[in-house]
Parts: sequence; structure tokens; C-alpha cells
Amino acid sequence: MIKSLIKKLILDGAEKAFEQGLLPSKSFPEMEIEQPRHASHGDLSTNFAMVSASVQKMAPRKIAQAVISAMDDKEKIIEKTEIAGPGFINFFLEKKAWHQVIDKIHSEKDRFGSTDVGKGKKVQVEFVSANPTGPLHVGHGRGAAVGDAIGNILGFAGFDVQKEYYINDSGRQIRTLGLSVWLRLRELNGEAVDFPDDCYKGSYIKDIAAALNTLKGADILEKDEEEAVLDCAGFAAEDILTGIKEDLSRFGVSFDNWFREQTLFDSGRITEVVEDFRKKGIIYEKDGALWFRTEQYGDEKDRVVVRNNGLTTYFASDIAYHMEKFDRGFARVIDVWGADHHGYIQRINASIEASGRSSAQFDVILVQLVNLLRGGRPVAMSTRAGEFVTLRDIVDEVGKDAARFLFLSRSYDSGLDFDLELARQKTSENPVYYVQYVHARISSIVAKAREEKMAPDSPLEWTGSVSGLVEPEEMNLLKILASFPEQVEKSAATLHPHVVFTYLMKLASAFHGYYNKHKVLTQDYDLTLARLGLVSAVKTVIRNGLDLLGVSAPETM
RNA sequence: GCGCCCGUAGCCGAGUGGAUAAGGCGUCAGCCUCCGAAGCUGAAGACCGCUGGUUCGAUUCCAGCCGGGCGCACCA
Repeated sequence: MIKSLIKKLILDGAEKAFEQGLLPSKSFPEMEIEQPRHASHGDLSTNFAMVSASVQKMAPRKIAQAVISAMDDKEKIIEKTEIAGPGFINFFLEKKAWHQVIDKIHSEKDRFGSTDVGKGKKVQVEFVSANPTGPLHVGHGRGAAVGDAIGNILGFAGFDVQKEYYINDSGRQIRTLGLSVWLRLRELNGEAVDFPDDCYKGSYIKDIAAALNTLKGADILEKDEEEAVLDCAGFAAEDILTGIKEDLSRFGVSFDNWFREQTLFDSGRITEVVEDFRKKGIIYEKDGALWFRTEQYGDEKDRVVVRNNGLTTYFASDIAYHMEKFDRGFARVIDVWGADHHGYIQRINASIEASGRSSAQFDVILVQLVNLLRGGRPVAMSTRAGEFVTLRDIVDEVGKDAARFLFLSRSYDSGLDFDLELARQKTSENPVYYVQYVHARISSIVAKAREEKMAPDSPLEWTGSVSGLVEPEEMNLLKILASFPEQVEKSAATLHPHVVFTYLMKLASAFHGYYNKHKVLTQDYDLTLARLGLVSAVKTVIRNGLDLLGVSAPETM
């Protein structure tokens, strides 16, 4: 908000400078306004003069001079300006310019930080979408944390967001699941079976078989293989899916929609798309299979959509699924995938282009792999042998908050070491407590103030004396608070939740420093009110930020 | 071989064209009769993988190389 004020001052100034003949051109390129790294460079700084140099055909410092001389600071929020270095215009603001933010935070409360840059545009974020063939593991956890946070952040930035989970409930892996359960079921009934290598070996398969056995074991044993396997598959998939939903909900992740692959078959959507593409000539036949000319759209080679046995591939479903998404009216579709699926992007892009849409409406977020460690040593994981640490195990061991915060602590572009021992520690090594501690500390201060009747109850009554906030640490906090909305915007624009994480760490650090240096509750009534107004604003922003990441903000710890 | 991601202090890492490269861990020296020490203050530690290019300006963009991770099925 302060930035936009400054921006307007600059543009108005430039306009006026042009009218006065100080500037030759009326065209003003996009400028950056940012908080300089060093306080000696002012509160805010712009590169306006530098980016205008080529348009104005003038030296940046001269442009800066012209703009400053024509600027009209009616509200007197600028203490002074200076031209620095190659042509930066540095602004030193009056303290009152920063004081306003407290009022704003207390009136907007849990909406502070939200913006309308999204303009209500419909966006779908699809994430996790793990096959219902086994429990969720760490990698799914990272994807869940990232997808959920991105959804929250986009929503806060004014997009109309739907979170969706795609269930692969048909196809070969589901049959394999059914077969695995069927074999275990027969084992339970005393039969000696040969358990194939490509079947699922996890102990959860035995649990499912046992449950199914008591339910209707005898029934299934009577059926022939095909039917029995199908029965087992249906039961197992639903059972696992129920578990997945539970795990996700305990992880604090909820979806607006669960979409089943099977519906694409039932509605005829898949054959429809294949037929459509065939008519358009982008699908051809070779070796008894149908191929999609994805190479024409930049893929390495063409891909099969219908196998020579007549069955459609997973890719065919996915084409239909993405068509379906756009048909549902989403202007923008975002998929969150594990990085090992990156080779798939070209293909989906191809199908979107082929259907006459722009692949610019489609984003894939590739989440790099997670290395699970315990005390610095890798945790052995083998899906094949059915030995792995599940997301549920992790939530049980380290808690939802610590897990989510760690998953979002750095960019998903890099691999992540997740150390269970570290995540469990309630020490400074664990950033989640560092931030939550701020919230709890402030709660405690506010509670004490109320108990001892040091201030009126409503925060709205605290802001009258904000002018008492003059300490450098207070000004620093105010500036950080004021930048929250733009950090949310940046996070939304780049689809990177760790921007919010980094912001929260910065705010928390500034608060802890302030807390150690200055008392909030003092003998001076007005000063106490002002500081209560400040710290409770910090509390609100910490909570709003943690909310976006799906981490709780406790009153006590 | 081809494709995607990564390469910033002993370690983990922020920084998507700007002025003196965040922060954390670890190391060293300090701070609790006082609002929560899960906290704070200070010190030491960086040819931002290498070589070129674009630019007034490159850790940031481009190219090539080196190193690491992950993929390259009529599997999902």
C-alpha cells in the first residue's frame, strides 16, 4: 500500500516533468520499487530513472532529478529523497507512513495480506493423486504440503481455487492390486500360492485380505479368477482410498473434489477424444496400435494411446482428463507432480495444444524428491518389499505442523533431506517452533495485559497511540508487516510457497529481537497501547502466514 | 546419448538484472531477581562450480563445459 502510494507519486511526478519539458518522452516503463538491503539507502528505492534511460535518452541521474523536482508529496509522507549510485531514487519516509499499517491489520484481521490480483479467475490445483494401491509415503507428503499451500495462497491472492485429487481407479495397477489381495486371501484359507514379484508385497495387503476374508471370503473363493480379482480390487482400492483420505485429513489437507478415472471411461470421454484427434489427423495407426503425433508438438517421439490389444493407455485417460478440466471452466490448470514424472509434461502440453488450447494455461509443478533420514542416516525404503515409512508414520512421529513446515521450508526445485530426528526436536534447529513461538509469546503478553487491566479489550482501541512507535526495531517490524501482501502476491505469481516461509522466518526473527530489547508492557499507558497494537498485529500476520502453509498458530506451547 | 531439476561459507540453504550476497546449523564470546531462554546479542567463515557472451550493471539471462539427482515402455 505504501509502495503504491510512492509509485503514484513517481508517475505523477514524471508526468508533470514531461509537461514542464524536463523529460522528452511520456512513456514510462515498468519500474521496481523495493526495500533496499541497507537502511542507509532509504526505506524504499526505485530504479525508475535507470529503466527509463533508454526511452528518455537521458542519463539516469538527470531523469531522477527531473522527477523529484516535479513530485508533489501532498500528504507529506516523504521525509527526504536522494539520488544514489547509478540513478536509484531513494525515499526516506516519515514514521507516520508506516504507522498506518497497524490500523489496516487490525481492521482486516484474517484477510490482511489477501489481494485481488487473481480477479476471481478459476484455477484448479491437482495434487497428490496417488494410485489407491498403497499408503501415502514421504514424497506424497511433500506434494500434498506444496499443492495445498499453493491452493491456499492462490485463493488468498484472489483466485477462485479448486483443489482436486485424481483417482486412478482403473487400469492394470488396480488389477495387480486385486490379484495381490486375492492371492493373500487364498493363502489365508490354507492354500499354498506362488506370490509373483510384480504383485504388491506390503503387509497392508494382508490386512486387507484378512478384512475381506471375514466379510465375504467364502463368497470370493467360489468365484472364478477374473471375477474374484475384480472383487478384491474394488474392495482393496476403496479401503486404501479411505486410508489415504484419513491420512490427508490428519495432515491437514482437504480436497474440494475427488475425480475418478473410471468416470472418463463411463462417460465415453476417452474414446471421444481419441476419435476426435483421429479425425484431426493427429492420431495414426502403426503396429496395430494408435499413436498420437506428440512429436509434432515438441515431444521426443510419438506416444501410444490405444494399445494393439485394444486397451487405452494411461496417457489416453490423461488427455481426456485434462480436456475435462478445461471443459469445467478452469482458466488455468496446475498439476503438482513428483519430479520423476517430468518426462510427461511435453505429452500433456501436446494434447492441450492439439485440442486448440494454449499450453500457457497449464502449469506443472515438479516437486523434487525427498530423502528420508534419521539422525543423518538414510532410512531404507523399498516399495518392492513393502517396507517404507508412510506419511502417517511421519505425522505420528513429528506432528503435522513440523512436517508441513519443513516440506515448505525450501523451494521444491531442490531435493529435500527430511530428517525425522531433526523434525521431532523441539529446538532452535526446528523452524516451526521458532515461528509458532512468536504467536504463543504474543498471546501470553496480550493475556497478561488484559488480566492486569493495562489496556482496553479491543485491539481497535490500541491503535490511537501508534505515533509512540519510534524505535528502530519498531520501524523495522512495521516495514516487514507492510510487505506481507506483496510477499503473498509474489508467492502466488511464482507458485512458490517457500516465499511465505522465508517471510515468516524474517518476521519472527525481527519480533524476537524486538522482544528481547524492549518491553511491551510498560508504566507508560500510551506506549503500552501502541506496543500492544504492534505486537498483536505481528500475531495476526504470523497466523495468516501459517494458515496459508497449513500450519497451526497455537496460543500456548 | 537425449530431456528436466540442482550446484551460493565446514554443512543446509534465501536471493528469477541493481548499490555492502539473507537466515539457520556448527565454532568462539556473552545475555534469564524483569512481558515465555522453544528466545536474544556479538565474532569468525563466500574468487555465488568453471569459461565465454548479452547488459550501464549478472549469483540472477544465454551458450559450452564439469559435478550431483531424476527420467527416457503398446507400466501407471
